[in-house]
Amino acid sequence: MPNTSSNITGSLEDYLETIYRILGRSSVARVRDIAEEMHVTPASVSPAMKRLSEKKLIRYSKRNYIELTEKGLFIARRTMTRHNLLSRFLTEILGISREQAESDACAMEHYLSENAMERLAAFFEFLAACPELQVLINTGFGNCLKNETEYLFRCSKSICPLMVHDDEDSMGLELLRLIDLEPGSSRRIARINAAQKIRRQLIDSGFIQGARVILIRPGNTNLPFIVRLDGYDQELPAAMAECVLVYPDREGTGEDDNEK
Amino acid sequence: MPNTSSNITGSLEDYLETIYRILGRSSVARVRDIAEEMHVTPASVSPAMKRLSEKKLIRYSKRNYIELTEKGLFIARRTMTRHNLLSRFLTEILGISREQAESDACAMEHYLSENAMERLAAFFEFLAACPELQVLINTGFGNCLKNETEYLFRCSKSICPLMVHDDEDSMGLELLRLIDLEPGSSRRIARINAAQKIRRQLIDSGFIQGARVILIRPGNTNLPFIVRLDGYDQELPAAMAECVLVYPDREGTGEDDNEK
DNA sequence: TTCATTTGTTAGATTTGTCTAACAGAAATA
DNA sequence: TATTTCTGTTAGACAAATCTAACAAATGAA
Repeated sequence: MPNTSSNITGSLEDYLETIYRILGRSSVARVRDIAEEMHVTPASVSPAMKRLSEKKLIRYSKRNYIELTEKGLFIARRTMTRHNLLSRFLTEILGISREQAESDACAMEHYLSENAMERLAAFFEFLAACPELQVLINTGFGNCLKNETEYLFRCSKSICPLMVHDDEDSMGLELLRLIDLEPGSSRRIARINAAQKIRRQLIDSGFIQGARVILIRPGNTNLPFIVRLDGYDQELPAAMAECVLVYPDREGTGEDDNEK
Repeated sequence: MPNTSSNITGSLEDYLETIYRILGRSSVARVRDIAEEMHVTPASVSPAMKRLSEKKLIRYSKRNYIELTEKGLFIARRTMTRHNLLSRFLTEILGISREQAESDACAMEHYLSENAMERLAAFFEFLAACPELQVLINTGFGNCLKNETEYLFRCSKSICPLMVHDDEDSMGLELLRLIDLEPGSSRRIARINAAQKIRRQLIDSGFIQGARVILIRPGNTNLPFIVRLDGYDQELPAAMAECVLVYPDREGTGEDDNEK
């Protein structure tokens, strides 16, 4: 399990981060506090402190208060920053709930590389400095996420990906339905036009924007469609298959290698 | 360590994903292939196959070919999709290298919640449908990332966060330098205006857009500044402190709780 | 001072996941 | 057929993390 650097495990990084957080609000960090904050027993904290101590990341003599060393402080801060960046991305850009974002960020924070971290930080700076981008993301994409029936914003060809659209127009003029293709045709997915349940099933199965699909065998209400994706043939009931919208051009717009 | 669902470990998810990938390109998956692809020894694969088998995620009789069950196939596909979404975000939006993105995505893929996954997918659909957003991200933000000296795009107040700007104008009119504040002032960070090395140090230390900082003690070339962030007082050499740009308004633009 | 409570440590078990080394079965080759 | 090579399994070791239960130290109260 690759960690971002300085070969320390995710768990130990969590301990450091927790100590940092505690020391940021109260003057001392005790085993008890750490155990509580991390939802583990004190019996788990003791050996962790020993491991951290061996690695010179904390100063700790038995039954005494816990202090971060320079190195420990650095790692703790960096981890915390990664956490904040991820959490903000999940809430502010993707619009997921605070709790969910915290939980996701907690688990992912140990694996974001220095490069990715720096660029994510740059993204927020850019976003903060660019009102146009803010409008597109908050008002445009954001309104989609809120699932508001009426949504105000619409840039030239943009339509809300989280809502089902029945009108021709909202198919973005040039989009086709996967099920209307000739058998054997290979196209790239533009969008999933389905309510949440079906949408999730399709996405879980790999039907995301940009992925290449081939219609292997058409179907109907009784006979499932067969669609190839990532080299795999999948059966799709008509109700699902008809929600997949693809680009009309035979060749995708990129140079991907999804084909098999 | 929270996993996204169906209590299976990240490691086992990786095995499933690998099996899926192998079966997508060749007709059989053998212990050897899996070991090679995952950079582990065959001796590690055997017990993993046993565990997967017990959980009914693969069909496997000793010394025989390996097949995914329905349930295993589902998890494998979902993991693969999460991987692809994360990898695309890292490369296409943040512009980090393919290899780095693969490695980051590999580690994070096990922890992206269903919600986040769906919304990330929606984000790509929205992006694909909205030319304005594409321009802002690819040409605007993207050009910054390429570190091109001349960069073409500039939306009203936006300036490249990854380049150092000396002119007054590029400070975005209303931005102040942290070091020019009165001692005791509390502001939010707008941007780090520094070349990569210092920029990274500051970001690692938590100086990201939106974070609240308090200038505790001013400094000079010989005396480091002291800045409070997350309840911690940090010493910052003048060379670093002067790169931190903050918003001028005393109250931040949000309702955060970074204060202490 | 003595005793109860809080706090922290240790011992021992368990799970997961990895490795090396030895071995076993199958396939390929001589 | 006999032997070598490839492939897969098992045994045994180890490390990281967690737990429960038992114990030890410190603190506070009576």
